[in-house]
Amino acid sequence: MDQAVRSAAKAATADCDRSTWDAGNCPVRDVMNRISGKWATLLLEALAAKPHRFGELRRLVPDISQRMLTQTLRDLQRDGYIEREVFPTKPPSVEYRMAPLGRSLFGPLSKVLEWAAENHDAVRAARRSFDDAGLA
Amino acid sequence: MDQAVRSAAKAATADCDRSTWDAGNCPVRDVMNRISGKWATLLLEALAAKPHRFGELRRLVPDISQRMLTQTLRDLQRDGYIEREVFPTKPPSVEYRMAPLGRSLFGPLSKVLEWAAENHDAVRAARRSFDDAGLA
DNA sequence: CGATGTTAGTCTCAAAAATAGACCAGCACT
DNA sequence: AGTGCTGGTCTATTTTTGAGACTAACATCG
Repeated sequence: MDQAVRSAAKAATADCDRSTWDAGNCPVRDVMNRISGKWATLLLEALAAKPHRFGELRRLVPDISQRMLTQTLRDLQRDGYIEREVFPTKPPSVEYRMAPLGRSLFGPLSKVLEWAAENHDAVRAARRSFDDAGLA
Repeated sequence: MDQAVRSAAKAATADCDRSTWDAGNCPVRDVMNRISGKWATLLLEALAAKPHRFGELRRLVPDISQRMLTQTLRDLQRDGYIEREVFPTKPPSVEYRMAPLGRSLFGPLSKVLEWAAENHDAVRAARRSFDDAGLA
């Protein structure tokens, strides 16, 4: 287990040498900086289940502002994770759906999401014990 | 409690239950909001390879500010992902290392990092074609 | 007919967060 | 005595996020 993690770590960092870590040059940063926003994973999770319209997404994630929803969707579309289609209905509606690249990303990403759900209690316990230990 | 975690875990893979999508209540958000910062994954990646001292981490990630390095490390420590040990040497040095919880998280997380490295070109291509298509 | 609601946004301005850079204390070397 | 190293903290400035008003065409309700 430790072995697997170690080799994975090595693989992930293989073409990202520390001494030459350049912000514009590092794939990990370039990709992570987009999906690591506050809202991106939430929207990918919603769209992984099924396509949704703008208003549906807004209702699904109640505390996102329209501004951030628009912007995050556009960023995800720009990087090829999702697709946007406009239907010329009476009040024009827009549907967002997962693109192949997004679905491919969501494979590994969903594993992290599962980990989060499974280990939430452990994290909260660690947090509590850290806070109780005085150095809050 | 156990029930909450189980239903949340189910939600992570399938459709996330709306009623659990309250900011304070959703495990996915609670965990993701911490590891999805701009620096957290970078530091976890560095510490997954081997323990590092404060100054080493700063040199490893040249464009992080001291303030954000301090704060991100403290957040990571608070949530139980990393451990901090002070050595009372002449100029006191501090070593940061992966905690068991962090190593456990890094298993799935490293898969995403690998994905990022492998698909960086596809993302950049999508980005370029989006920008060229006018609506930059 | 006119008031209101729905669609997917954009625009503006205030609040929150990230950053740069100065500063601190203790010790070692010159 | 001056310089540099350690791991930070404090403050001021810039960047990001958020709350809320506004658009514009059509649909529904009274």
